[in-house]
Amino acid sequence: MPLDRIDVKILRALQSEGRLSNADLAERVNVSAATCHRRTQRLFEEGYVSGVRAVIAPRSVDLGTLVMVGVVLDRSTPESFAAFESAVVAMKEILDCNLVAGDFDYLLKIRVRDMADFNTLHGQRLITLPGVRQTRTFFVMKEVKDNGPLAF
Amino acid sequence: MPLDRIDVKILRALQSEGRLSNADLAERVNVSAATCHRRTQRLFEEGYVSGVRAVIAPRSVDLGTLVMVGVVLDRSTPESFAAFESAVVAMKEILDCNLVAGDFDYLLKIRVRDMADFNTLHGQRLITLPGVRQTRTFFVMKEVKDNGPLAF
DNA sequence: CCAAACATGAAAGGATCTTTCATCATGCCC
DNA sequence: GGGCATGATGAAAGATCCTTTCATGTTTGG
Repeated sequence: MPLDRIDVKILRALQSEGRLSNADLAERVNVSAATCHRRTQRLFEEGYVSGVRAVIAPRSVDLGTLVMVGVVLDRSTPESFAAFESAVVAMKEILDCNLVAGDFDYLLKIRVRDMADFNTLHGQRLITLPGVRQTRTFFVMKEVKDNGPLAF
Repeated sequence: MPLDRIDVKILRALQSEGRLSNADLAERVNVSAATCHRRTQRLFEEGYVSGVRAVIAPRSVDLGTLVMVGVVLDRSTPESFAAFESAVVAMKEILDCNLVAGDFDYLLKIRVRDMADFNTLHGQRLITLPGVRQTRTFFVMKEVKDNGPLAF
């Protein structure tokens, strides 16, 4: 059930190159293709790997502007949080949404085409989300690191 | 040079299932395997897809605690920012780092095992980063959405 | 010490990849 | 319009890869 040294090597390899062929992966990890295949299959089935995703260059699909938004809700009731969260899940522009402890209730990470797009989004759909009292916007001027790999 | 309907379908498919075989992908997109292969290769070579990554369940590798941190620097000089940024890039626990406009200079997204781990990290390595004047920590209590797919 | 349970690598048939090639569509210049 | 160049397409085929089977080796627990 726990991860041994080979499992960890497979996970690390697939985290950086998710489309590695089983043959290449086996060679990198120094096991036979059959063993590598079984190991990898297990890692997927048991949920160590929740998926494999192509990373698409945001600018190439007209989503070059990144914005972080802190949100404070009106009331701190379970219903209020639930309503806000399900509305957030339905908004495709919101990439991350986390309930946090601190000055905000939620922190959002949003991708849009440009500032004009964000302005529309903010005015027409963000501040009208259920229970939103106030928002604070942080425009991202430079992406130093975006979605870095897990180090384990 | 621009993306046509088929390219977009390929990108969307690979974003949700990065390990799709070329044969399956071709079927989904309704082109021959040869064409699909060439299209996909082009999308990688021309940078529309910057990589493919396995998404590893954070808890399974003992990184179940997510923390957001706002950082304010001492001075706002280019040297100060550069020094901070290169130190950040070297820290594997920091998944995201963005230079923002607003109450903070930077917003960080950090993954660690638990709060005790974060406390050590914060006290010994975060506040000692070059030029850091103050930090504000937001512990994540619930991950509503994490690294959602780009919608295009 | 033995037996059961499990993990491993070689092997092989079946599926897939990747290139080649002939064909067809498109745009462009005369 | 005619002719030509450019580029995209699908079929085909050899090379590669996947995935299962099986015999062997290794660990576990009694």
